[in-house]
Amino acid sequence: MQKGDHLFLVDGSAYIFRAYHALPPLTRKSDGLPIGAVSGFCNMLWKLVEESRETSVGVAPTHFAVIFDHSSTTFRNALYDQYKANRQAPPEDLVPQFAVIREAVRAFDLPCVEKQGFEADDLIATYTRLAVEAGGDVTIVSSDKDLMQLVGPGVILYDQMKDKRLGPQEVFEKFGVYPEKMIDLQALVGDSSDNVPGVPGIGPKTAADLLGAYGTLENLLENAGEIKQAKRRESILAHAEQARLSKRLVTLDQHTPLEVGLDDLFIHEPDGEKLVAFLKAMEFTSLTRRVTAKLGTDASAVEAAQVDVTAPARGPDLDPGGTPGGEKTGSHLAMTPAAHAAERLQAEAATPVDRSTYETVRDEARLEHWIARARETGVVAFDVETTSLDAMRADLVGLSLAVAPGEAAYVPIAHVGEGGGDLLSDEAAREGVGAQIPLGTVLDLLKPLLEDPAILKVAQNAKYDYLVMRRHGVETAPLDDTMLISYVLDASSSLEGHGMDELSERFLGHKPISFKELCGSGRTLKPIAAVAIERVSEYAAEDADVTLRLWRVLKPRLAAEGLAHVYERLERPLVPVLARMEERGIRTDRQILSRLSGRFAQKAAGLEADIHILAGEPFNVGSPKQLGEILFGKLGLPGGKKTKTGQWATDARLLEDLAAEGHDLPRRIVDWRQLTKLKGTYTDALPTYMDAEDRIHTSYSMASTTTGRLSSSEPNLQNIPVRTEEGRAIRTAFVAPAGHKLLSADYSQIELRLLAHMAEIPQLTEAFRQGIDIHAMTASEMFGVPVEGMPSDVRRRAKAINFGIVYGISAFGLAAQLSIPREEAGAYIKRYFERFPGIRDYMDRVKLFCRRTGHVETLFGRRAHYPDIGSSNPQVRAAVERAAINAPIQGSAADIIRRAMVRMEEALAAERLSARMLLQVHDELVFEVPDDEVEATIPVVRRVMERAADPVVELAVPLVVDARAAANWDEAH
DNA sequence: TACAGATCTTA
DNA sequence: GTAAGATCTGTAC
Repeated sequence: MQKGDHLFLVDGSAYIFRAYHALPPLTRKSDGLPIGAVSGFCNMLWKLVEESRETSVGVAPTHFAVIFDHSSTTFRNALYDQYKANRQAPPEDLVPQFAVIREAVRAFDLPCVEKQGFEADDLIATYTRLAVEAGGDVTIVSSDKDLMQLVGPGVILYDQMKDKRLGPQEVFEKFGVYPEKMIDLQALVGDSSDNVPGVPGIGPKTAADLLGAYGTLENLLENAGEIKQAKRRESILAHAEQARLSKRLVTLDQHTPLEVGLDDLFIHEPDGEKLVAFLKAMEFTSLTRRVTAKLGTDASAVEAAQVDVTAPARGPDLDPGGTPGGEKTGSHLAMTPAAHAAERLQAEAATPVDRSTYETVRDEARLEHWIARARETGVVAFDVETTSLDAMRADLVGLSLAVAPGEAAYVPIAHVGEGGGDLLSDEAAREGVGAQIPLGTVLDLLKPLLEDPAILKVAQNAKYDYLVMRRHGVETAPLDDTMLISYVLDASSSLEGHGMDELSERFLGHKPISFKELCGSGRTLKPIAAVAIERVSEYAAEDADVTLRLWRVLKPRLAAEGLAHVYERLERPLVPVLARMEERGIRTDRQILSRLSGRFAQKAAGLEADIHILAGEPFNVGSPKQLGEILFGKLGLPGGKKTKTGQWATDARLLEDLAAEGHDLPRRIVDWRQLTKLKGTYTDALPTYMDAEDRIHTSYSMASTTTGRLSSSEPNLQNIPVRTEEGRAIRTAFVAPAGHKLLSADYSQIELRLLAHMAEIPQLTEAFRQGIDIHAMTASEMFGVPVEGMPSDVRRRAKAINFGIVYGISAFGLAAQLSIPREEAGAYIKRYFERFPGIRDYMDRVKLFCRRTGHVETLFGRRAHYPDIGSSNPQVRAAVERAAINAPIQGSAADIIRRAMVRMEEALAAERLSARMLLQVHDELVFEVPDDEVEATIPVVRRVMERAADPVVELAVPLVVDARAAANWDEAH
C-alpha cells in the first residue's frame, strides 16, 4: 500500500443486517434454504464493486476487504459485563445465512476478514490506521456512527443505501462535532443498543454544545462544577466515571493484531467462473445475468457450485477442511481463511508421524478396505514406487495410500527377492518376498477410485504419478499437487525448493526416510523392487502420509493468501496437459544427428591439431585451467583477467576480443568450443534419449523457477541451438512424421509488450498498437535518428537497451553486452530514462512494493518472494532488485502462455482438429499437425495464444503470434 | 563417487 | 542486467 492507493473496507455485519431488513422476509431457494439476506448482500456487493470500479463513487479501490464480527465476547466485556448484554439474537432465518454470505465474499474473490475476540469496527479501525500511515486513502462502507471517529484526512464513510459520502464536514453537520470529538460525544450520549451507559440526560445536542464549550470530555468532567444548569451539572458529576468507562467502550482499537496484512487486500479481477458458479447455486438469475454480461463469462458453461451449509464439507476439491467422516475441525466456514490455515498448521505440527501404524496390503480384501476408507473421507493421498525416476520409462513396483493423517498403507506389486531378479524369471524372482496382489487386480480395483470425480487424489509432484498411472490405463482425476501448492505459496530464489522431504521438515517438523537411506546411492544403489518389502512399506506409506498432511497444511493457505486463482488456473490444470506433451514426445531423425556428430568431430579434430601447433605443445583444450596457462602464461597474451577463484578467465567474449586483435589461437579455440559443445550436448546426447519410435520425451518442471516459467530437462529441449548456422542444423533433426508438419507459434516481443502495459508507457503502447518496429522506435526516440534508413548498429544498441530494461538494467551489464565503456552505457541509460520517465517510475514502484511486502506479483497474481531485497550489501541488494524488476514481466509472460496451453486442447478439439502440442519454449509452442489440417490449425492456435490474457487482464497492447509450419523445427521456427 | 565452477545453449 | 539445464574439468572425499 502506498500513496495513491485506495482501500475499501466493507462493514460486512452491518451489510448483512441491512440486506436482511431491506428484502422481503422468507425468500427461499428451491431446496428451502433461506437466502434473502444472501441475495441482498450479493446485490449490494456487486453494485459496490462495479460502481467503484467505474469510479462513480469516487476513486477506484486498489485494496478491498469485507470485515465481519466474529464473536460476541470482546475486550469490552472485560471492561463492562453489561456491554451489548441486551443484544437480541439474530432472527432464526438469518442464522444459516451467515456462513453462506462468507462463501459469497469468497466467490467474489474478495478478502474476508474477521478475528476471534474483536469486533469488525476494531479491525476496520486498524486497517484504516495502517492505510493512512502508508499514505493511502480509505473509504469505509458503512453508516454506523461508531465508525465516524475514524473519519479524517483521506478517510470517509460511504453510506451505500443513501449513496452518501461522509467527510469531516458532513459529520459535523450531523452531530455538531468534528470526527475527532466523536468519541467524547458518544461517551456522553451512550448507546442504548450496545448498552453503553453514557451520562443520563445528555443527548447528542447537549453533548455537542458541552464539547463545543469545554473542548474535551476530560476537561468537561474536571470542570463540571461550573455548569449552570443544575440537573445537567449533577448528572455529569455523578456519572463522571461512567462517562470515562463509556469512552473506553466506544473507542475503537486501532492496534488489533491482524492475520491478513494490508497488502493482502490488494484487489484483483474476480474469477468469473467461480462467481457465476456460486450465483447459479444460489439461483440468483438476474444477478447472474448482470455478472456474466460484465465479466464475459459463459454462464451455460459453468456448473453451479456446491454450497452446503448444513454439512461442514464443501467438496473435497475446494477445501481440505471438514471431510465427511473426518475428525472435527470446528465450523471452519465461520473462520477466516487465514485463521483456518493457521489452525491447520498447528494441528499437523502437533501430531507426530508414527511409521509403526502403517499397513502392508497383501490381499484384495485389505485393498478393498482401503478403497472404502478413501471413499468415506473423500480425499486420498497416493504415491507410486517405480523402477525409474523417468516417468516415461518407469514401471510400477508398488503404490501407497493415505486416507487420514497416520492412516496409510503400502501395496507391493512387483517386488523381487534380494538378489535383484535380473537373471531370474519373474516368478522365481518373486519367491520369498511374500504375497503380492497381481498388477492387473490392483489396477482394476483402484481405477474406479482414481478416476472418481468425487474423490480428490493428492500427490507430491502429481505429474509423475499421473503419467505412470496413465501409462497403466488410469486417468487420475481430480488431482491436487502439494509441490505446486507450495510453489504457488512460496516461490523464492533464496528459499529452498518444494521437494517433499524439505516441505515435511519445514512444515511438519518431521524428517521422512530418504530415498537414499532406503536404496543407497551410487555403487550401493539397489532397485527399490529388491529392497525388503517391510522397509519399502514404511518409506512409501510415510510418503503418502506426509503428502496428505502437507496438503492439509498448505491447501488452506491458498485461499488465505489470495493465491487460489493462481493455483487453480495456472498450475493445476496444466498438469495433465504437460503430462500428455511429455508422453507424446517429438520425433527426431537419428541419421541427421549422427551425420552432424561426424562433421563436428572432424572439424574439431582439425582445429585441435592447429591449436596444439600454435600452442607449441599438446594440452587439453577443454580445460580452461590448462588453456589459461598456455594463453596468458606461456604465450603471454594481453588482457588476462582472473575469475572469482583466481583462475585465468577464458570465456568466449574474452577470446573473441583477442581474436579481433589478430591472434589466431583464440579464434580457433572459440570455434573448437562451439563444435565440441554442439556435439557433446546435442548431437551425441540426444539420440540416447530416443525411444523405439525415435521420439524424445523431455520432462517439464513446473516448480523450479522463481518467476513461473517452466523448465525442461532430460533432455532440455528449451535450449536447442538457433543462433548460429551450425547450431540451427541441429533443429533440422526435430521432424514431423510422414503426413505431418511441425507447427511453431511464438509470441512476438511479449515481454516488452507487457512492460509497455504494466508501466503504462504511451510511446511504447502506441508503437505496439501500430505495429511499429519497437527497437527502431526506441533508437529513434533516444538518438533522434529517423526510423527510415536507420543504420543497423543504432538499432542494435537500442535493442540491447530494451532487453536490458526488461532485465533490470545496469550500466555494467549494458557495457558488457555492447562492448562499450561503462560511462557510455550509463549515458545511454540516463538518456533512456529521460525519454521514458514512466519506466523509471515503474521500476521504483516495483522495488518499493517488494521492499514493503517481500514479494512482487505478475499481472495474474503469481508471487515471487525476494526476502533479501533489504540486504545491507549494496551489490546483493542491486542484484535482488534487478530480479524483482524482471520477475513480474517474465512471470506475466509465463502466466499468459500457461493460460494458452490450458485452453489449447479444448479449442483444437472444438474445431475438430487433431493437432497435438509437443513442446513449450517459454514464448513458443510447437505442435504436430496432419498436413491437411495445417491451414485450419494456425488461426486457432494464434487466436488462443493472442487472447490468452482475457478476460482476467485487459492489455493495453495487442499480443501478436507468428506461426509457421514445416517438415522440421528449423524451417518452422 | 560427489560437488563446485566455468562455460555455453536457450528465451 | 533476467530466467533456466547440460557438460566437462578438477578437486575433495
